[in-house]
Amino acid sequence: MKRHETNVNMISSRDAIADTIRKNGFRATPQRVVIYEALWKAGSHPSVLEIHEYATKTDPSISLATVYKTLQLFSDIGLVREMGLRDGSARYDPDTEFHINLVCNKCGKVEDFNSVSMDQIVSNLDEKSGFQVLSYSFEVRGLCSDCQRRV
Amino acid sequence: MKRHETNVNMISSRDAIADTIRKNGFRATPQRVVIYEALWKAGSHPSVLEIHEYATKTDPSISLATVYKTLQLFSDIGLVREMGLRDGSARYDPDTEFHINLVCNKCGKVEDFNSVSMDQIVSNLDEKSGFQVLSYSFEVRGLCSDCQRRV
DNA sequence: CTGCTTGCAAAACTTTTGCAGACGG
DNA sequence: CCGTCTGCAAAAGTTTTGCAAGCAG
Repeated sequence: MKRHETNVNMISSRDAIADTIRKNGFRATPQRVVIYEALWKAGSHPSVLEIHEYATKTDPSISLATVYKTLQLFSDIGLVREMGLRDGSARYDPDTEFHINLVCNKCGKVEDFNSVSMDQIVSNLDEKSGFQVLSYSFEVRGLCSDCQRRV
Repeated sequence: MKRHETNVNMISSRDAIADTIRKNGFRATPQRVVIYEALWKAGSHPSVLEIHEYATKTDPSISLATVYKTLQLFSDIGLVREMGLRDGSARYDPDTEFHINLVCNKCGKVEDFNSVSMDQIVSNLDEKSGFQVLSYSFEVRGLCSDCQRRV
């Protein structure tokens, strides 16, 4: 799947990325722009280390701590989705459009599965994806009512 | 919500828990039974430490390593759902029935939200839960086709 | 200029592992 | 009894933090 080239959710110009960050009330530093780009380049559902690896290809001086801080910021403003894990480390999905993640309990691999209607999804998931379903849930990220008040 | 008393998915007798573990080809040790019970007692979406804390109330000698190993096993056989995180540690949901987790990006709190129809869910989530949605996805756990073959 | 951000290095956590002994089936 | 499972302690990772210097607005 060529997510990197076709995804409507991806912000492609550096200016647009900078604008989005500023629009949320934060400074648009070159590091943040580079890390956003690295998110898409680092393959699907990359780990922090993988994102850092790609970010340093553009700017070798970017530190791992900055990547951590930036991903937290991006997650807070909904620019990226922090995902469940299997291997003790967080994974990030820059695709915040609705889609289904198929997470393998054994190897931790995450596959994307897209389908048009909700009915298709719920009924015959197994047959369509070749994935043996053990459990599933619909995860919604955002701000709980308490935290909305505390802003 | 009284999940602990009413959930249809909960295995309540010690024998039934032991049977389920054996049915999956593993040994039903007292530690495993205690850890399963602790999962439900430790509040909603407990962390490993919280589960360990409750497990040791029944058997003080249970080690943290055993809790880690057992949760991994339970997750492999679909007895529990390993969840995304916010604070650098995994959380576990023993409720494997379909339900929606509302995860707050700021405080990490996880709320359960139950609704009858899929349509209700997708359309007006915000109004019904008071939760400000930033992103969402439907996560399915299980075994990918590669890992099914490797068994 | 001001104070948000960065890089560095250390600290704090979380999770995994190796191994000898225990015990479930 | 055999081989899985446990507890312990150490090792390996991952994430967070404090601080001085840098730079966005």
